[in-house]
Amino acid sequence: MSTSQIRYSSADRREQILEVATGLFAQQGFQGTTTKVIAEKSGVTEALIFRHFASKEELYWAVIERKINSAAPAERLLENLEAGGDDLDVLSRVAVEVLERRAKDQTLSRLLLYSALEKHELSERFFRNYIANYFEVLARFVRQGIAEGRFRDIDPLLAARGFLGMVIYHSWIQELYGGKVVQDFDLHTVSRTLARIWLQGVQAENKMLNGKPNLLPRGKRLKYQVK
Amino acid sequence: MSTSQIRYSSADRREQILEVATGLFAQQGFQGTTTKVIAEKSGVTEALIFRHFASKEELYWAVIERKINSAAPAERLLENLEAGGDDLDVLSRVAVEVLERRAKDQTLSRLLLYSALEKHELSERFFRNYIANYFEVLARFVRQGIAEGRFRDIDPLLAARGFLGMVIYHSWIQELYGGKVVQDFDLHTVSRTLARIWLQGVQAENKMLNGKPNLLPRGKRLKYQVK
DNA sequence: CATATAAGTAAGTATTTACTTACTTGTACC
DNA sequence: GGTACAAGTAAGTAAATACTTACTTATATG
Repeated sequence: MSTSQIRYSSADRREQILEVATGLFAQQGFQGTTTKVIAEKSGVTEALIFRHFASKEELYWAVIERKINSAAPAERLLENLEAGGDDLDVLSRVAVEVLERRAKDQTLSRLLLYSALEKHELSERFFRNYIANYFEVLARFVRQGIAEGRFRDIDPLLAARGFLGMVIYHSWIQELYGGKVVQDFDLHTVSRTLARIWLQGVQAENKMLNGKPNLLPRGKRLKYQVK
Repeated sequence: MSTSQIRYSSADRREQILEVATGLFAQQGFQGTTTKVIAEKSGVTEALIFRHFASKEELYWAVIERKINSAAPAERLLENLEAGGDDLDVLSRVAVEVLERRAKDQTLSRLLLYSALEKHELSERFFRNYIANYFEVLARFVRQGIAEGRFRDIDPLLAARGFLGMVIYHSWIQELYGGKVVQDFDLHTVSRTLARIWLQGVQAENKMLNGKPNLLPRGKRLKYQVK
């Protein structure tokens, strides 16, 4: 009995290989992933993989490229930042989004970490196109808060990195050691708590005299700029 | 001419191999490091390496074990936390110490990251013996602050993770992308800024009414305990 | 100074690795 | 329904990999 093989179009097969390779590279890194395993999991021979990608390295590039493009860009954070509500709500939403995104799909952050550790050249682009934008977007938010007098005079980039640091580090700990070695926290509790710490930490002193800080409406941008 | 070879004692050679292997594993990970390169950099043949360590995996274990033991334990942080001074100084010192330690020797954090990414079994012990203690020590500090009424009612572990998150994430960014893609900050500026954000962020509201928060003396422990 | 012992090596082996070559087979189109 | 072309494969190859075996040489000690 001759079972007739179904054939993928070139584009579909390429996509499928990329999908499989993405999972493997994310899990085991570049060095830890063999073309043989990629082929097996894709249900094809290695030869076909090298028909689609000139080398393992090129496949790796393609995986990362695709992941960057498919990842929600920093602009979605911006939407949260500009959607309004009080600062605490806004920042909590940002934290929730970052944590949720990472919980849903670990591959992006794992790819990023691996590439940063093992492949400098690749990871720099990765960083520039991905993380750096997050810093920028949040730093803009801080800069505006300072201009509006809600936040104290503080280095915006450093403050932004501080907030994302709390959130991202938390998600890494959860991702790398979660479940067993480490106490699990509710996602919304974490977001609220971290957002509150950071927000109260950057607020101008006069904003903190009342019990409920920062229920003042936002969005009225001042015309002057803080250095 | 017969150049007589100098011989190491077994213990010395073992130590030297471990030192070389530590650097390589930290730089390239387990999969990315070959026993051949370890041997070459150690100035011996591969055979000798397998005389000292039954397998590459066992060598890796030994490297990690050694690194854990040589690393300054969390107790040194504790010293800072108990040394006195106002909270801002204390926390800045903690941040400085973490950042300095990491800047001086990247191998520990890289080994830790790699092992977390590629080797679950190993990394859990690594985590438990190393990072978890830091969380604990700092959480204790927070718990005490709450008990003394200096800090608001907040989850101590989460708050602790938040602070270390800011600091450690910053040092990772610096380590992984530092110099080129990312803006460099002065170590003391970073420490002060992050410490101030976090401290102000966890302080009880009545502590923040005056311009210079938290110059109150510490150390008078209250007898009651917060849940 | 002889020799036991431990440090060290040369030259392997079997397996795995990324990648290739020469071939086969499904399918769209005239 | 034949054929051109693209999808796909079987069976390699050379180099690298972790690890071994059988041997050599330095050195402390009686």
